[in-house]
Amino acid sequence: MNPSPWQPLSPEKPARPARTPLNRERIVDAAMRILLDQGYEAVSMRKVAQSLETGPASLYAHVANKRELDQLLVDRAAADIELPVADPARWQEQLKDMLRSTLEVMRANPGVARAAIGQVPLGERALDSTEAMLAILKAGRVPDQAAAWAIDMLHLYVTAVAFEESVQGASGWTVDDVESFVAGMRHHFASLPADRYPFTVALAGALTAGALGDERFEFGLQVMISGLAAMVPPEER
Amino acid sequence: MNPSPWQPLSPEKPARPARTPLNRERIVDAAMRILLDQGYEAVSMRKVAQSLETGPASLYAHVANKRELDQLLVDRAAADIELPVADPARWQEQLKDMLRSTLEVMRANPGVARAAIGQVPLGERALDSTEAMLAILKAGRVPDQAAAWAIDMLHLYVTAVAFEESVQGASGWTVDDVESFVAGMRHHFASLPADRYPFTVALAGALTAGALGDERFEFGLQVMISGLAAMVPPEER
DNA sequence: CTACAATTCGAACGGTGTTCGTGAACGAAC
DNA sequence: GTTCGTTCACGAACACCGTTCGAATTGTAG
Repeated sequence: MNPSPWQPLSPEKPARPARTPLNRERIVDAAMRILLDQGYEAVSMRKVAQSLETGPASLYAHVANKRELDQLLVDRAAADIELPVADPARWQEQLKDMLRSTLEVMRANPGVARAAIGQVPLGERALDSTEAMLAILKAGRVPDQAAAWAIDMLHLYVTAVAFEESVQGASGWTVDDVESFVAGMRHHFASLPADRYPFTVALAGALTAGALGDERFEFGLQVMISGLAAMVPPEER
Repeated sequence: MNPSPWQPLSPEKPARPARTPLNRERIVDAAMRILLDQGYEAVSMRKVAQSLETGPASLYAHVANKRELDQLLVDRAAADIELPVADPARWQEQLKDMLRSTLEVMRANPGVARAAIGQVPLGERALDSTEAMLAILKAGRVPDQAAAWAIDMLHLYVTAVAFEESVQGASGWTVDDVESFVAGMRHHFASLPADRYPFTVALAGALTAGALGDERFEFGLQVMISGLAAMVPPEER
């Protein structure tokens, strides 16, 4: 019945029961390692447990469910976002910098975007980021309600961009892979029937431009922040 | 061995082998019905097959995989988006209308957002929508590259908003449920340590406002489109 | 040393997407 | 009219998934 009956010699290490106690941190560590190595799809309760040399049931004493683990991963990554000290004279550039940093973090931890999308980030680190953004927006005299909704909008945008990137180049795409994918898409647009899709055909090049670098993202930042700046009461700027 | 051995009488209908031929359309129909009735989570190859009185393997002759089925669902829904005829004088309002219509469609088909997020929509119907948006943007004299990237940005935003809504009220949330959820979140923000999170605490109300109606979405539209309008060369407006 | 609460974790439940190989159905060729 | 070849339906299985239950094991307070 007993699967590991007895080990009469060398009693120092009876196989495995050295029992390094499990805790949230070790679990998130292990999950993060899998996320970085193998992408988000690979982060399952089973794989995390396995990499800690235990069974999936053991995790549930420390983490409510997979969703909570996802949130913990997001918050761990959010710790790396650079938080400037609000400066009224540079608020627009500071906001852009924060969002660039957020995208960088999500790119560096591929899969975090997939865990973050569609969830209001409520972890400690994520709240630090929200607080810093609010400070910058208020330094720029953006009205309260506009600032609050702007946070939501900007967060949604960055996450969606990162998510899109992480879906397309699921894992291990080279620059050449991306280029040939984009070339294929451009060709697809360009060879549509021009009578039904005149603009799409004419703009096939523009529609597929900037898939690699940051131009597209920068464009979004520029549009949103200039739109936001237009909401600052005129007498305050 | 044979589970349905023989039916000696009434040879007209031997149980089921009447063999209404399977095809893409019938599969998408069935999937759409499940999506509307039971939400996106319920759309599995097995359930779709079951509702067609067959096994999951049968679907793979007509649909490459679940991802492709998701795309087909998205395109089916995209057919309902209202497409205006571009009018230079009203381009901003027309663009907003299209995006409102898109959000409406995604709300009416809860779960479509989950299938659409992170995928460039390439179906026939989705392309009609892209073409119409391009027409409106060009009617508004938005430069080519800006128009192309704007499409991407706006699509990302609408989908992300719809996705967020579909995740939070997973299914069957009443207005009261949403309100108490929002109240809880507002309380959470408001009771954070005010020395570390001064802005978050002060703006707790604003941060949680507009979760129910369209104000938040309208805000995003307003910001993005006014930011976009700023990119029209001054001499052309 | 005992009792109790917390933690660990094997086993199982009920799902998932996808593949394989059998076999039936059907149009074309002889 | 019979055979052939191709297409398509589909039962069974594979390898997973998140989560729960209950028994065993531990650390700690009394």
